[in-house]
Parts: sequence; structure tokens; C-alpha cells
Amino acid sequence: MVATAALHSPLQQQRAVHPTLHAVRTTPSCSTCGVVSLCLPCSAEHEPGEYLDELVTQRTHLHKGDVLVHRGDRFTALYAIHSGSCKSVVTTTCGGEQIVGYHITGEVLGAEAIFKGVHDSTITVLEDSEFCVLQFERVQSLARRSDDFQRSFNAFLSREIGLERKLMLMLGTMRAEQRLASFLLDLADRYRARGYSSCEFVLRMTREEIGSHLGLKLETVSRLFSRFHQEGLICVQGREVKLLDRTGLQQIIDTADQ
Amino acid sequence: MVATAALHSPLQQQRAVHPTLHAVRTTPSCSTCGVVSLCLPCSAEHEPGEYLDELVTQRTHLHKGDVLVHRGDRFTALYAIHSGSCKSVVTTTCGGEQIVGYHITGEVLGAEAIFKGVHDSTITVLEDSEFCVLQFERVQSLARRSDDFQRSFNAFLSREIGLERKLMLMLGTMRAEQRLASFLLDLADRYRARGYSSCEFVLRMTREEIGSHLGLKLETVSRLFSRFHQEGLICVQGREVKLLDRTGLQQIIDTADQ
DNA sequence: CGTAAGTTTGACTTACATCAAGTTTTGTGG
DNA sequence: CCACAAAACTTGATGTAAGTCAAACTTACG
Repeated sequence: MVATAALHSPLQQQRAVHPTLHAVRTTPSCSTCGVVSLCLPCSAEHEPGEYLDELVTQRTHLHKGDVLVHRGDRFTALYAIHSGSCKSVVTTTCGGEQIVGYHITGEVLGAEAIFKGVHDSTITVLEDSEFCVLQFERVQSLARRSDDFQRSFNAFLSREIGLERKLMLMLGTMRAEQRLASFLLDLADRYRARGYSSCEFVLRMTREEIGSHLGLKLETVSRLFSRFHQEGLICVQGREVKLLDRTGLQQIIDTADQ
Repeated sequence: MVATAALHSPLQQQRAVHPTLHAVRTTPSCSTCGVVSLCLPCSAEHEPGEYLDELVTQRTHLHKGDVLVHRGDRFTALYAIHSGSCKSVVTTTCGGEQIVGYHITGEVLGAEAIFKGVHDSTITVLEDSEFCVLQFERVQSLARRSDDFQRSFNAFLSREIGLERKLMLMLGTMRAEQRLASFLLDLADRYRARGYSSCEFVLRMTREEIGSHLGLKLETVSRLFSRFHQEGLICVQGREVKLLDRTGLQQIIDTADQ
């Protein structure tokens, strides 16, 4: 397998064809990958890398705005983000849209489509990113042979349920300011787990997209950013965010009312 | 194993001790159970009953108000509702509560706790109900031996992710009337799948609980029931609901605005 | 049969949405 | 590299869906 990064044409900026048609780098390897420990929950004695190498045979490089998965695409693989970020968008019957997921390095996408065999969300790349392709056939086959992997994979699916539930709770019980504070702190935690700065990062989404993710309108998101900035909780400059007072943000979440 | 239904004391009404201390009926059997096909997604050639018999060794009978699982309990088993209904309640750090699930016959609970090994929601029984206890050890062991079951179990977990996402979408994008209409139609579909009447059923939750589930206040729920009744969409008499105009309810959901 | 829990309905408030300008940033082609 | 158009963002004024408060009514239950 040979690196063919030059395949990308400028036209792909807008709409991606099937990922397999994209550049495939030299054979990827989980055992030498810096982020693999994030992809799957793993037991202490068995580092996931040991048996995962056979799982990822392909890596796909996509550009900002490219679509990794279209709503309606047949489910064949899970995708682990090797680097970069993306959003999952669901369209409701009435034409409404919601961003149900904002995903960064080390997160694995697509598990919700196992059941139906069809993806019902569109996954769009938010910056130049690399994805590891986990053919589901191989995932299942490995689970059959390795009890340890089977356990990890179940834990991974269970974790996804918990993450969805957490978002659900946010949308069901929190006020606007609590939602944004929660979003920022959650993101900070995820960056920290990845060894990045946990208090200084660049948002890859517009105010409108953040709003869609939090069940708010872009104006509300913008106003809240300004307010948090004024109150000295954060420092915002466009999409660059610095968390200045994590305790203060946590207090906003923990405050029952007002 | 002998039926010991007489074990129940009136005191148990409020707080249940561990389910294993409750009445255990004669050895239950999936292969002769009417609702098993609902518990796990199954392939056409392999009816789930074939290999599931070894899975369920216990059945627990609980009363209205009993608690099946407390927040903080160690995860050891999944619970399938053989008959009856229950609610899953999550408490937020700030003391807020949300009902994250309203479950009826044939639904399987607890999968979100596999990852952490600890339940973070409290499951309370809404009417006298029977639960099949699926020790997770046995679930994993069976998955190891049966590819078909492994596949089903993955599909089940994936389906749960999708269900959470559906609720998330409701909370993130819908207005109050859309949420209630959606809740009623969803419930109707679930009853239909169980062979019950899909347009006439008894809600086992109070207005407050329904509100908590839909991210609304009880007064709003009550007003909406009254309005839907006036508009001839449904017929409500306390907790008894009759759906009179499913298309009308669907239209409420599909209407973008107003 | 009486108390408590649940429900309905009305009057009023509020958090967020909507509408509307104006400003800044981004990106593209000359 | 600059110019200029499009996209993204900010901020203010106003509207409204749903929340809050309150009182009366109904149902469940010991």
C-alpha cells in the first residue's frame, strides 16, 4: 500500500465521494498510534494496540467541508478520528436540523448505525482531518476471537449511550448559560484527555452550529460568549477560547436557578 | 426453584431492597415467552428464544413505587421487562431531575451502565411489574459462544444509542406541542409492536413525570392535553388516553412553525 | 369518609427567539 | 498581496412560548 496523498482535487472541498476513493496512506498501525487508547475503553493489562493492528487497514484524509458519511449511506465501517474534527448532523422530518455530535481526535463515529445498517446522520469534516476506517466485518470477527476486545467493544457502545444521555440531560434540564458552560467544560476535559491544553482551544464550529448543538439560536450563543467574557470567565476572540475561571463556569452549571 | 410470591411485605411499596431478595418465580424461559422477540433484535433465521433460555435464570416481581436499581448500584445485570412499566431518573449535580426513559413490556434496561460498572440512574417501577434478570456474566459468555447472539447484542446496544439520539433531537429541536405529540405517537407505536391497542392506553406517569421526560413543566403538559382534547386530536380522561387523529398529531410534529 | 396527591385553569413573568442593523472576519480572484 | 464580496459575528429592540405563581377542582387511597 502506497501513500497517494496527491489524489485530492480542489473539487472535493465541497462534497466527498466514498472515503475509499480518497488518499490511503501507508498501512496504519494502532500499536504505534498516539491516540488509540482514546478510541476504545481498554483494560489495564491489555493495551488495545496489541490486537487492533489488524482492524484498521485504511486511513482517509479529508478536507474541511468534505462529507465522511451521508445520511442514507449503507453502514459498513466505524470511523476513528486520527486527527481533526467533524460534526454529525441529523435532519428531522419537518426540515429542522440538529448537530447531535461534535467529535475530535480519538473519537469513534458511526456506532448508532449498526442496528439499522444505514446511517441516519451526515458527518461533515470541520478541518483537514484523518480518519481510520474500521470495517465492521473485521470488528465483528475480532470480537469473536478476542474476549478482551469483545468486552472493550461492548464498553465502547455502552459509553456512547451514556454520552447521548448526557447531552439529552443538558437539553432537557439546563438553561442557555448552563448549556454553554457545560459545553465548554466538556470540551476542555476532552482536550485534556488528549494531552492538549485544557483551557485554550479553537472552536471548529460557527456560532450557529454551536447553537444547533445546544438547542439555542446563534444570537443567544454570541451573547453568552460576550457575557462570559465580560464576567471574566473566559476570553473569546472569534473562535479562539481561553477558559479563565473553570470554577466559575462549573458554578453556573451547579446553580439551580438564576 | 419455587414460586414464593407471598414474600412481599407492604413496606416494600416505598423502597426496594436488592431484586434478588424478591420473589423468584418458577424457572423462566425465553423460548416460551411472548415478548422475547422485542427484547433483542434478531435475525430471521434464528429466533432469539433458541439460545436465550440459559440467559434468564431469575424473574423478579416488583410493586408500584419499588426501586429496581438505585443510582450508584454496581452493575451486574440487565433487566428485561416481562410485564409492566418503569421510569429511569437521572439527578443532575445541581439537584435537577430528569426522566430519561419511560419503559414498557419487552424493553431491556441498564445497558448504559456497562461502561462504568455503576448505574447512574434510578429505575422505579410504575405499576406491578415483572423483570427478567440477565446476569451480565452470562450475557458475555453467551456472546462468546454464539456469533448470532453477539451480533444481536451489538445491534441492541446500537439501537439504544439511536433511541437516546431520538429523544435528544426531540429536546433540542421541538416545541412543547411537538414533544407531546411525538411522545404519544411513539408510545402508540411501541404498544402496537406489543400487540396492544395502538390508540388507547393508560399512561403510568403523572403530568409532572411526563413533563420531566419531555423537558416541560406539568402545567404545560396539562394544558397541551386539554388543547389536544379540545381540538379532537385525542380523548383524555386523567391518565387514560385515546388517540383520535394520528395524522393530525403527526402534522403537529411535521409543521415547521406555529 | 377525609386527607393528600394529582390535575386543571387563569393571570402574570421571563428566558430565549426573532427581527434588524452594523461590524468583523474569511476567502477568492485580479 | 490587496480588494471586495460573502459569511460570520455582535448588539440592540421587540415578541412570544413556556415557566411561575396561585387557586379551585378531581381522583386515589388508608
